Amino acid sequence: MSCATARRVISSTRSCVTDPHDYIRLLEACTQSNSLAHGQTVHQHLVKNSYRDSPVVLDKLTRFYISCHQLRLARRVFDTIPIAGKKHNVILWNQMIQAYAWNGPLNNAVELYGNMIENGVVPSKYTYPFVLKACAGLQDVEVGKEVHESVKRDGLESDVYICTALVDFYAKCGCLDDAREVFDKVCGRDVVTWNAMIAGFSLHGMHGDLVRLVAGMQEAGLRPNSSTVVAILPAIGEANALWEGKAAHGYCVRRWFHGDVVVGTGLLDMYAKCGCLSYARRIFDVLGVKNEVTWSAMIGGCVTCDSTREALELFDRVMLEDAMIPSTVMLGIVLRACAKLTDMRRGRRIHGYTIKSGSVLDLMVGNTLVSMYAKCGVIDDVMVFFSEMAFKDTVSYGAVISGYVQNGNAEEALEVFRKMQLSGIKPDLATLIGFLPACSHLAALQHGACVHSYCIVRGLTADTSLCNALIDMYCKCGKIDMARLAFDRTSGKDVVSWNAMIGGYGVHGLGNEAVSLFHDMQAIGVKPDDVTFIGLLSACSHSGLVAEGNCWFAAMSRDFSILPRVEHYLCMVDLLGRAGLLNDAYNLIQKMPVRPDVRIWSALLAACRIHKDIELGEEVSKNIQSLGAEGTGNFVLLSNIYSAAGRWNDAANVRTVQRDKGYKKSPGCSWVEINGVIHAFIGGDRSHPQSTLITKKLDELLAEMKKLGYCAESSFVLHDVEDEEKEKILLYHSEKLAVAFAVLSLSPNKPILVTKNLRVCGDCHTALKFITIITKREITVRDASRFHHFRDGTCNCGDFW
DNA sequence: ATAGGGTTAG
Repeated sequence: MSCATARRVISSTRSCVTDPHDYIRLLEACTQSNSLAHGQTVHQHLVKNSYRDSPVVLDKLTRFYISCHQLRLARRVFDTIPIAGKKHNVILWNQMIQAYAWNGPLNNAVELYGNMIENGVVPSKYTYPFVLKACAGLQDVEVGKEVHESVKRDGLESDVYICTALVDFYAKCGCLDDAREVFDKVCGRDVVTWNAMIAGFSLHGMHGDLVRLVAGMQEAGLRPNSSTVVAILPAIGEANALWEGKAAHGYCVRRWFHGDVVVGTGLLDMYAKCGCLSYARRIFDVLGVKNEVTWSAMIGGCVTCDSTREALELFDRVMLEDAMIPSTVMLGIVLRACAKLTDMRRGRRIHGYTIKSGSVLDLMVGNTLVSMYAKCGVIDDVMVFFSEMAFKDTVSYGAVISGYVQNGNAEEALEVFRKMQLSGIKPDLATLIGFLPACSHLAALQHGACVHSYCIVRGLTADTSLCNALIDMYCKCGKIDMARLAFDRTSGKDVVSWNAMIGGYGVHGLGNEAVSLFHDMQAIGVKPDDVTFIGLLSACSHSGLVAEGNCWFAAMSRDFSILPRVEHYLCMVDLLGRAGLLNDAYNLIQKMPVRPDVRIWSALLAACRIHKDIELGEEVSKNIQSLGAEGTGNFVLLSNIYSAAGRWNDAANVRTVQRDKGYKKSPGCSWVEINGVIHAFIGGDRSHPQSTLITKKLDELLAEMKKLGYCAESSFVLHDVEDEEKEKILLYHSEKLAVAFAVLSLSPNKPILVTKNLRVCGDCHTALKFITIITKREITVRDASRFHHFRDGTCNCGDFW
C-alpha cells in the first residue's frame, strides 16, 4: 500500500476497518511516510475497536511511534503489551533500547535491559551494542561489565560489532586495560574498532599510547578516517604537540577531510590549544560551513590564547549578524572571557541572559559565574549566587574557596572548605590545590598537614601541582624541613616546584641553600624562569649574599635571556640597600630601563632607615611624594629615620603631614593557630576572650625583660606620648599579644609560630629575643617579608631585615 | 568537534 493510498484509506474508512492486518498495513504506511497525525488517528481507531489487545498490532504501533521520535508514546504502548506477547519478540525490545540509547534518557535503556533479563527474554547479539552505548554514556561500569559477562556466556567474544561496543564502553569509562584486552581478542578489527580504542586513549590524555595506536592501525593496513583524526585532535591540543597537529592537518588535506565542519572545528581547536591562534583563525575564516560548535571553539580559542577582546568581538558578531542563540557551552566560554578581562558589566549582562534562557541551572555555567564574580573581586556577589545554587559540586566549592583566597580572605576559605565537607562533598585534586594557599597564607599548619594526609590516603601525591602547593604550604608554615621532604618526594618536578623551594629557603634566611638548589636545578636541566630569579635574588638579599646576588642578576639576562622586571630591580635595591651599599642601590635605580615606582624607592628608603642616612632618605622621600603615591609606610619610615637620629621635630612634622593628607597606617595584625583555630590580634586589641590573661602575661614578661636589660625602643612609636605610654603601646603590639597568647595556650615544649601582615616592628624584634630566653621556647615570626626564628636570645635574620 | 574550580614570585 502506498502512502497516498494509505492516507485515502485512513480518511475514508474511519470505522470500517475490521481486519487487524489492515491496521498493520496502515501503520506501516504511516511509519514510512513519517506522518504522526495519521498514525495517531489509527491509534484512536484501534483503541475504539478493541484491537489494543493484539500484540502484533501494538508491535507495529510501538515501532511507528519510535520512528516518529515519540519515545514516550512508544513506551506507553510497549508497556501495554503483556509480557507473554513480547517474550519472544527480542527485536521490539531491541528497538526500544536502541531508541533510548540514541536519543536518551540513557538510563531508560539500561532499565529496559534489566526488565528484559528479569522477564526471561533472551537478548540477541543486537541487544548488547545498544546497552553498551548507554552504559558508556552513563559511565555505568557495573552494568557494562554484566553485559560483558553475558557476551562471554553467549560465545560472542569475537563478534566485531559487539567487541567494538565493548571497547568503546570500556574506553569511555576509563577502563583502558579492559578495553585493550577486548581489543586484542577481536578478529577482523575494522576502522571503527580502532577508532573506539584511539578515542579512549585520547579522552584520557594518554598521548604516547595514542601515537603508537594510530601507527598500529596503519601498519594493520587500515586508513584512518575523519573520525580517527577528530578523535586524536583534542589529545594533540592538550599535549601542545604542534608538530603532530600539523601532520594531522596535512593528512586531512590529502584525504580531503579538511572542509568538513567537524574536522575543521577540531583542527582549529587543536591549533588554538597549541597557542597558534592565527592558524586557528585562518581555518575558521575559510571554513565554508560553520555551526555553533565551530563558533564556540573559535571564541574559546581566543580566550585561551589571551585574545579576549577578539573573543568578545566574534561573540558580538555572531549574535548580531547570525542572530545565534548561544548554547550553554558558548555562554560559559563568554563568561570566562569576562572573568579574564574583569569585565563585570558584561558578566552581569550575560548572567541576566543565562537566567532568562535557563542556562543558569547548568552546573558548569553556574560554576563559571561563581568564578567570574570571584575574579572580578566582588566576593559578596559570589556568596549570594553560590548560596542560591540548587546543585553544588566540588568545582562550585573550589571556585568559591579560591575566590576567597584570591581576594585575600583566607579565613573565609577555611570556613567554606569546612562547610563543603559537612555537606558531604569530597574535595578533588583541584579543590585541594586551590585550598592549600589558604593554609599557606594563614600559616595554618594543622589544616595544611591534614590536607597532606588526606592526599596521601587518596593517592593524589603523584600530581606535581599538588606537591608544589604542599611545598609552599610547609615553607609558609615555617616547616622548611617538611617542605624539603615534600620537594624531594615530588616526582616530575617542574619549574614551579624549584621556585617554591628556592623561594622558601630565601624567606627562611637560608640563602646558601637557595643558591645551592639553584645550581642543582641547572644541573638537572630545568630552565629557570623570571620567578626563579625573584626567589633567588630575594634569598640573597635576606642572607646578605651581595656578591652572589650581583652575579646572578648579571647572569639572568646574559646567560638565561630573561629581562629583569621591576620586581628583580626591587630585589637588587633591597639587597644593596640592606648591605649598606646605598650609593650602588641609588645608581642601579638611575640605570633602570623602566621608570622606578614607589616600591623601588620605598625599598631604598627602608635601607636609609637601617643605615641612618638622613640626607638620602629625604631625597628619596621627595621622589616618592612626587610620584603622588600614598605610601603610608613611607611616612612611617621617614619619621623613623628622624626619630632614630633624635630629630624629634622633623619626625613630628612628617607625622603632621601624614595626618593632614589623611593617610592612616594600615593596622598591624598578627595571628596564631592553636588546635586548628586561628586567633587574630590587632595592636591594642582587647576583644579576645582571654584578653585579661594575655595582658597579665605581657606585664609579667615586661618585668622579666627589664631585669635582663630590655629598654623599649620608642622610635617605633608614632604617637606624641610620654615614655611610659610608649612602652605600653609597644607592649600591646599585635605580635606581642599573639606570642603571649601562644605562650599561655601551648604546652612549654611546643614551638610557637606567629604570623604578621606587616613587617615585624623593631621593638618587638628585640623583645622577642628576650622572651625566648625567659620562656626557653623557640618562637618563629613570619612577617610580610620573611621568617624570623628566635632562639636563645637571637634571631636568625641577624637583625638584618 | 566547543565548556567549570588549581600550584611559585610581586
